[in-house]
Amino acid sequence: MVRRIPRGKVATYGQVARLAGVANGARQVGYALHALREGTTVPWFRVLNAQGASSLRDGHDVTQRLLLEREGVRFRADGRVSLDLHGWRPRGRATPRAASRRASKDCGAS
DNA sequence: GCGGTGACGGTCG
DNA sequence: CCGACCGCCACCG
Repeated sequence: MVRRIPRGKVATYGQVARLAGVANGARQVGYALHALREGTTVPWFRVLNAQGASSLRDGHDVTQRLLLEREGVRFRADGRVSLDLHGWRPRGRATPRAASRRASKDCGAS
């Protein structure tokens, strides 16, 4: 599921769990991502908690922020991401503006 | 097998 | 809008 998150978008642990068919599996998603090896191709950094913040510690949250900013995700002054703005919507439910923005980014920007 | 723990989250105050 | 409180469930000692 995490691999399906488009560049420039973020999903929450709970969202990934539900999309994977697990109703209350947010913590398990975190556990699974925690078990990833260093050279993984899974875009783990696109997963944030429900508050739009990184759940990592010991400075690893900075790495996550860097990777996200690298693909255009903007962090607010409080260090959190607006899910309204960057949250991934598999069903494409969004404002016209968000839709056009997504179209341009998903289409190969980098 | 048991209890503590966590890259979480919905509810309440 | 925050913090505190549970509920959740796979791991681990």
